[in-house]
Amino acid sequence: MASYIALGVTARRGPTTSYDLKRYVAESIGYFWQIPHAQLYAEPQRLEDLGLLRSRSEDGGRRRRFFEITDAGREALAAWLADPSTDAPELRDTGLLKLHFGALATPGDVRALGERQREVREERLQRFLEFEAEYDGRPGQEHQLVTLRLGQAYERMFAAFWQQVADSAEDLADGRVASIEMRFLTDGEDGG
Amino acid sequence: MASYIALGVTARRGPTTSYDLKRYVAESIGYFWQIPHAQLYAEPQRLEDLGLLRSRSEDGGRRRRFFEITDAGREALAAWLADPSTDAPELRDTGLLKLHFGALATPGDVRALGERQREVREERLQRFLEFEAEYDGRPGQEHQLVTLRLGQAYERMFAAFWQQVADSAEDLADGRVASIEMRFLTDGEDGG
DNA sequence: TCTGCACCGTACAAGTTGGACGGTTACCCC
DNA sequence: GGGGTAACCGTCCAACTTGTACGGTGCAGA
Repeated sequence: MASYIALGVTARRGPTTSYDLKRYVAESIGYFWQIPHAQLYAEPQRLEDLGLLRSRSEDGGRRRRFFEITDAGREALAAWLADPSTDAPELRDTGLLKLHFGALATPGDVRALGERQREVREERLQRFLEFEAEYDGRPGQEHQLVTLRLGQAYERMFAAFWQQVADSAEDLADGRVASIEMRFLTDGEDGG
Repeated sequence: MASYIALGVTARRGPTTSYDLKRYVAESIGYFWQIPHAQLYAEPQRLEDLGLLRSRSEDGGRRRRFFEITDAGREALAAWLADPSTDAPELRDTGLLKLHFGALATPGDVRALGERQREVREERLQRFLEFEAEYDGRPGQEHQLVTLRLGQAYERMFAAFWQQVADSAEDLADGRVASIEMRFLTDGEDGG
């Protein structure tokens, strides 16, 4: 997957170093697809060997190595984008893990967990709102913006969920699950 | 993290084999925390060395190895559950990655992506609704149920989001992002 | 001039992964 | 009761991934 990130970013930005990729990932893609930076040095090399990228290095100074996409690279990228199927989406959330085992914890633990997680989610939401404020509105960024909006809705939903958990920690411990109204449930048409 | 899963599951189920852990993870925890099965064989061993689990093996037949939690294990688990802080939650969603690069794709690609992803999310939602139907209502499972309800809301939100994406693929390509109403936004009090 | 920090890349030990394998028991159909 | 197959149970290990440590460059400010 790191390969398509390298292809996609070079396709949009032109000449790009691995370091650029690393920063780009850190402030955008990283929110829904993490990559260790070592991969962002190894992958472009591999892609160059496959003829999907080409590179040129600076002679002096920092000897930076810029990668550009080739026509073959554009084709590979387009083919990938044209395929709507994907690997199963994954989640890794230690908070949910702790909640899952909530019956082994005290209600106080669960309340504290809910409150802390709500804070975390609200901080993330705040960051995402700032990202939107920084959005420069240049054409061609609409898809990123939509993704960002999803992120905002996402964090809002989790924040509301965790608030509910904190509020109902005692009820849960007493077996009253029905009292959780699940206000955070989405707005859309009900049923699947 | 695999260690706390091993501790938590043995604490709740009593004697448990690694194979049991594997199945338990596959049908519940795995939805928000994946573990390769090899870890579920290696970790309990490590925990036994630390004195947090103890094991006994069958003499004959399948020579299954059952793990049980020790008092020290319970303490370690309780300490973990009492700590509301967690690592940053992570997401891995190839669909969002493709959407992020939507400007490099055709509107038709984006529409197909949206439709396919909506299907995927709706299948998952369906599965989660079935899980709830199978829920046996024994006391002590309230926290699992709440987690499951979050999962349902989660899938519903994504399904609605992807539907919107499919519906507005053309608009996005023409730079009209405002037309996306984001109906999927959550219901709660507005603002952070 | 010096100091610190952001920039840029590489190397590699340690850990993780998943797939292949090998055996056991239960069940079903003949 | 014989044969086949599928689920059960565990181990092994080669290939890959990961993070961290390191080493250097250029720029800006004290």
